[in-house]
Amino acid sequence: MSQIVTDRIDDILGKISTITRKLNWPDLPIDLKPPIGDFALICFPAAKILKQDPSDIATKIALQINDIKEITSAEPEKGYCNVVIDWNDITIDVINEINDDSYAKTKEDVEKILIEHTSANPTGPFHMGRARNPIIGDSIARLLQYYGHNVETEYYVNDTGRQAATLAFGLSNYETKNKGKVDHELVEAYQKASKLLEENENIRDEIYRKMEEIEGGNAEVLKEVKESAKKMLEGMKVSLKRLGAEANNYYHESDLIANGKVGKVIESLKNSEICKEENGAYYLDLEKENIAGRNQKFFFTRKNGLSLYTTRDIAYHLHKFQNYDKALNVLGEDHRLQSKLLGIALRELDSKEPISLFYSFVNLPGGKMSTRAGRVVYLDNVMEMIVELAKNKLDETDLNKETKNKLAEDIGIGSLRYNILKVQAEKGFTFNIEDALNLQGDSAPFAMYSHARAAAIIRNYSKDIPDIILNEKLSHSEIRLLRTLAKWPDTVQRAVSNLAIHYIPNYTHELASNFNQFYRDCPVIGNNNEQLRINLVSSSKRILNTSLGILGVKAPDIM
RNA sequence: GGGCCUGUAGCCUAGCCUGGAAGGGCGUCUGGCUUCUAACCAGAAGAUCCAGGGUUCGAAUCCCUGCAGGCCCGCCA
Repeated sequence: MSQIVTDRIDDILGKISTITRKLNWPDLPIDLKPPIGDFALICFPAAKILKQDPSDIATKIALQINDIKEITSAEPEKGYCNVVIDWNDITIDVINEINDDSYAKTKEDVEKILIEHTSANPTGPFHMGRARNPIIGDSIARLLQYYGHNVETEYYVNDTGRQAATLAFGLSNYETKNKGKVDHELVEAYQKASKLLEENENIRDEIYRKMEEIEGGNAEVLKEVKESAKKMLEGMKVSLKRLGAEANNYYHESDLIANGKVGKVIESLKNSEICKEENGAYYLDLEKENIAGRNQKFFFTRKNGLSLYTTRDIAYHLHKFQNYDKALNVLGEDHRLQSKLLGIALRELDSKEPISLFYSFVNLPGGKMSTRAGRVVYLDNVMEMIVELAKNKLDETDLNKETKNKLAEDIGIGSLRYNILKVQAEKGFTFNIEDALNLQGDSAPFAMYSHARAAAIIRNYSKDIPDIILNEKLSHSEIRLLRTLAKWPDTVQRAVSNLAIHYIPNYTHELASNFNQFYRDCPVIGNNNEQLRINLVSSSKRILNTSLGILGVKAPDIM
């Protein structure tokens, strides 16, 4: 909530408290999110203590507080008393607060945060199932950055292990047909190698030998797998760039082996009091950690002494904490257990632990997405479709072709991101293409359109935004809009502390919706209250632009 | 079998942490462009908040027991 509004409500509550005390009543709890007004006094507990009807209490308290001058109205309703504060005398201060650069920003110390997101295996083009990761990760990064932290994003490139060996083998042995986009082309070689890995013993041996050489630290093979991954990644990065979700850094897993960090981790873990050995393989005994069943033995080497994926992950996180205060990982729900074990191992090494944000997988209407069953939707195809659709809608306008293409891109990609971000991450998500292609209602274009309308008013006004003068009392629509604008810091704060990005699109839709109602009810230019209204337009545009920015959605001035 | 996540109108979803009057959107029906952009706005219909029990003046929200769906349980990554 805006500080000015919060302070004002506190003042009023203080006065109400004085009144209830004089009546010898208990304090009335409040509801800050009432269906009507700014807050509601809840009369049920008092009713019980005073042995009176709650609606009588509500009526009495309404009468008592109605002449508090900071209140516009206090209306009893059932066992509630709905209070509307007087916005007229705080409006100027509230708008000035909103326009200040520090609005909604953190008041605490700035932290250096590394957000790892996406980190998909570089074995082929992104699926829709994985698309939730870069979009959420990127928007969380934008959110924390906006809030005031020092944020960088990183993609952990999985270029060791079986899949990396398979990819490298495929790329050096099979020709592929040029498909324009390199990841769509190279995936053929990977798929072919993958298939032969299962069917052909000689090839399987060869790939497994490569895998051992990787883990054993063979410089030449490490270079080969890294290069193969990079080639595939080149195509994948194009998709991320189009999505607006490219990471700042790419960290290759193979480097952790090459630079000896993995070896050091193994040595340190062996010194742990809970380290045990079985047939030459080492593990941490997690008996005391309340971990069920087989996972009590958390292996970090194989019996040949070589590292496992988890070992390398530990080394990676130790490396992260050398440079950052906090590490945040955006992970699929399949990594939950893994992530817990990683935390335990890091604690064992006296290191900080990363914070994890998990999302559930994206399903298709008929069931889950599966490469094997051929039930796969590529991110690239979805982006193409949705942009094409936006383009068709723009055909009715008289914009020039270049503007139209740019707009269609912004609308299409924005819609895709918005659609994914508006759902709580833990919730399973069925990707319905029809739904994603519906560009109405609670969607990116809805908010973009409100923003463009605000821009149009400011364009037509064609003067600098003036100081606010309140010539007339505020109307209902103006108060509603102001009330929503005042809620922005609270929204940001909650989104940050819960790492819940979906609060942002929820808010954006509410703001856009309130702006549209204001647009209908309140002509700006030439109105008696023009100075106030143009300021409301300008502040709304500003916050819409900011919230869309966090979502990674562009906010054009014309559409 | 064990662990974690999810269950809210025909469909999608917010609210759950911190108990207080069930919000949106899609779809359906009705009305609104000579007025700063109708990708908009207004109105209508549509909800045993998975089920049962408990705590409470009050439960979608907290606790317990079930049920259904997802994910995980390798010296793979």
